[in-house]
Amino acid sequence: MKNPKSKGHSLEYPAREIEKRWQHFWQERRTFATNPNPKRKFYVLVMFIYPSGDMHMGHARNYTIGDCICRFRKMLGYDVLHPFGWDAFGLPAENAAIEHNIHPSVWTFDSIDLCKRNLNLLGIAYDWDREVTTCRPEYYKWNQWLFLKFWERGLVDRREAFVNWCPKCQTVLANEQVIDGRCYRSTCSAPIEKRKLVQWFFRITDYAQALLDGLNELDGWPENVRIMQQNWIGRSEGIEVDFRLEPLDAQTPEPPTLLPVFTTRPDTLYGVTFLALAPDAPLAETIALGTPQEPAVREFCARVLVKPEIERTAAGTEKEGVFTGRFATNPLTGERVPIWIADFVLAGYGTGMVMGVPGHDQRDFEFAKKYDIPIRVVIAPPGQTSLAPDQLTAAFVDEGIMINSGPFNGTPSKVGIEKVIDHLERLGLGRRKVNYRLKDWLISRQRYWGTPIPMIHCPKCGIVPVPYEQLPVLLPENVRDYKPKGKSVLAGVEEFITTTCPKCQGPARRDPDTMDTFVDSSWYHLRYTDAHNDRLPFDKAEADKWLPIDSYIGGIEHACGHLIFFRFFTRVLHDMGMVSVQEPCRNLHTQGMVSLEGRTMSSSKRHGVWVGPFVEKHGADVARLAVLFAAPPEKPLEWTDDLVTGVTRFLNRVWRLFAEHGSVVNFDPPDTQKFTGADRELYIRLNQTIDKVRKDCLTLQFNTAIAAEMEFLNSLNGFEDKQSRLFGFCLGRFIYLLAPFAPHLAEELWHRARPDADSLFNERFPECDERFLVFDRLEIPVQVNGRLRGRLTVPVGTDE
RNA sequence: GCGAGGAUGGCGGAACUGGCAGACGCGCCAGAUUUAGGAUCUGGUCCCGAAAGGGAUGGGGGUUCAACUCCCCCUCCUCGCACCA
Repeated sequence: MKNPKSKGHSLEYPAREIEKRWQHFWQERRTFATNPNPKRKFYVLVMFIYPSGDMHMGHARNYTIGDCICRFRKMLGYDVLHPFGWDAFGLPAENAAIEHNIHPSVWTFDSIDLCKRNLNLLGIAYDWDREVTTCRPEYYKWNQWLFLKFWERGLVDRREAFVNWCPKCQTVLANEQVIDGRCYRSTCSAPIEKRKLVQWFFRITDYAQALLDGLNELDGWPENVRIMQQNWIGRSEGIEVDFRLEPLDAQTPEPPTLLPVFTTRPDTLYGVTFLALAPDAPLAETIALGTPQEPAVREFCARVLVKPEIERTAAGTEKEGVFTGRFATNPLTGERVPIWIADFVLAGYGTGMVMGVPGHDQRDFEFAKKYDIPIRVVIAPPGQTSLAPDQLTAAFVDEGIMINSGPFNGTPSKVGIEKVIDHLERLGLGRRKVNYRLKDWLISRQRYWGTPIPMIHCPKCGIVPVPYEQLPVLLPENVRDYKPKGKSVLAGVEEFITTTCPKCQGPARRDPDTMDTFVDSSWYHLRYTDAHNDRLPFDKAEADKWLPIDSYIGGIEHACGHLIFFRFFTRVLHDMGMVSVQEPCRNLHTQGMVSLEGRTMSSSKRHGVWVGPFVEKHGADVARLAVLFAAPPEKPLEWTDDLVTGVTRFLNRVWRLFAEHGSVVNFDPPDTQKFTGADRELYIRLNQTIDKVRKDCLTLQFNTAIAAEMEFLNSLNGFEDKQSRLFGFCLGRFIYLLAPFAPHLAEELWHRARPDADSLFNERFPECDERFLVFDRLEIPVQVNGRLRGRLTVPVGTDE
């Protein structure tokens, strides 16, 4: 034993010394280099990191889980791809840079260095040859390339729309980045405002149905993530019914204007007593022109639209509206109904206008009560023939029988829905419609630190894409003032903005916006398969070797953001013929947050237990075991020092056991013929442990795998004949069992037993000896009437 | 409101297709060793009971020889969506 620090009787395991040695060894031998021609591939991916500060135990947990899978699979004989990279563009890095008053790139690369040191301290086995860094032109060039391809396929839109505006970050945000009406960035959280701006969008809604259908294939994903995505996409079926706008002035007839209205309840069409328009719908600006209500409507819209979105749209807020002075005709009944503007109507869903059925919709009911709009009952509860409108305290929203509905009277409402749709379609008064809640993905940002959008605005030719051969459009580095001012930062950088039109060669201007950072992360899983390609984002053959991802680990907070976006990208790339899979990832594992004193660890908030100091003090294997042993990976985890105590003792006990008995370690299967009773028992326990660890590692239940190893260690310590061949064999096997979790210690023990051997991770994980997996006698409890009456010891295999 | 998941010792958590509830670890108690320890080792540790025995997996019912596990009702907690017509 080399210099065991002995304080009193204890041997303290010299973690840092051992860890450095084997980290160098793996690096020199390229132990974890990817096999470029995998026979049995396994792609394990952890979500890459925003390098915006130090790395805490939450990160350590994520990357340790991935590393554990990588090492285990490698020992099962798989060719593993386990890459890592840096999600280096985006608001967080930029804001942090502004705060520290240095260039975002300096700050970002400093952070990358720091994070990389931490990952190496932990001994995470990445293939650094495939590292990607999204803020490098070699990477973001392909963002631009893909943007242009999307443009060619009609998947890019530029349009004016009410968009989410973060007043603090001074930029627009995607819907997925607005959480509870606030900016998604934890250090910002400013209330989001609506602004009407011209922006770039990816038409992800074109893929709404495909993304929904694809969820059915993802049986390796947690159910809750699939349901969250399903709700986010939010498919609903119904009909668009054309109401007719009544001319303002009967004397001067105008061409009839149709007001399409989406509903899932056409069975209640006879109960419509008003129409309601969203205050931010385009029609709201013109509908009241020339009516006596015009000033009131203008005042109402102005007042409502300045309110923050959360306030205006939160369920439960009192509904408000204003009559427009106009009327429309119900196409089914010919009835005349007033048109209102109402704050509860969403401009962005359906047609921005809804039919009001106070009798059978709770929102409409509340609105009608407030403004004295008539309530009409057209669905009777099952078994009843009527319902008095003035008796109602709430809308009747359940299924029932249609009444007061002309020819449809007596029809069950469920049947009525189909009948009314058919009827309206036949008469050309409406058409079946499927609506989605998913919105197009707003990808333009008015910030500096991102991929420039490769588009040029020419006064003559309009919008012209940058030709492929001119890519990348480089992000200018000599920017002095990249602080946000409410318009695009790059708009103020003349030498960047000024260019010539690729079509007419006349003077033109570049688009000043940059891309959402989630564009970068939507295809990085493909770039890893061919990280140095300078002709294409990746080669199809290379991508097909590795995709789909076999095991993807990351936080659940990405359920309705990144995890939809990267599915979308993969599908588009599939449709472009660039990759064979339609779904990027077979198995998803969401990792629980790590908290400290009740608050989630966070780099930006400087709250956490930091990897660097922790590893220096306790060692990497302790850090790894602590996060793996504390709880199953998907569960949230509260960090405490007690967590560290247990696993430290475990490793020390392992260390001492080998220090005393390392000389008997061997790898030759024992002669089972010569077993004593105690031998047999120990050998069975070994095989049970191997079996348990194998199974648990396949299902990522690392906490119970480690518990099983602790149990086995207890058995070893309690075994009498520590000089025996069998005991030595168990020690040998124990080294293998330890390998995925405490790789440094395992490698050290391996080389002490086999000084000239190659890495332990080129060895095969042990298989259990099926003949010795169960004890041959089994104690069976016998219960009669719930009382334990006796125990029966029977040989295994005895039937009932 | 809708949707999903959960509730097991002082704590984190185990328990296969129903089969000895509380593995493993922390903490705690006792003992050993040590000049000493916050090191290490041994034993103990769900509750009531001296014991025999009995009671315990949020609460109440049910199915079963047998229920943390399956069925029904209730309470509470966490997460997601939140006026989507």
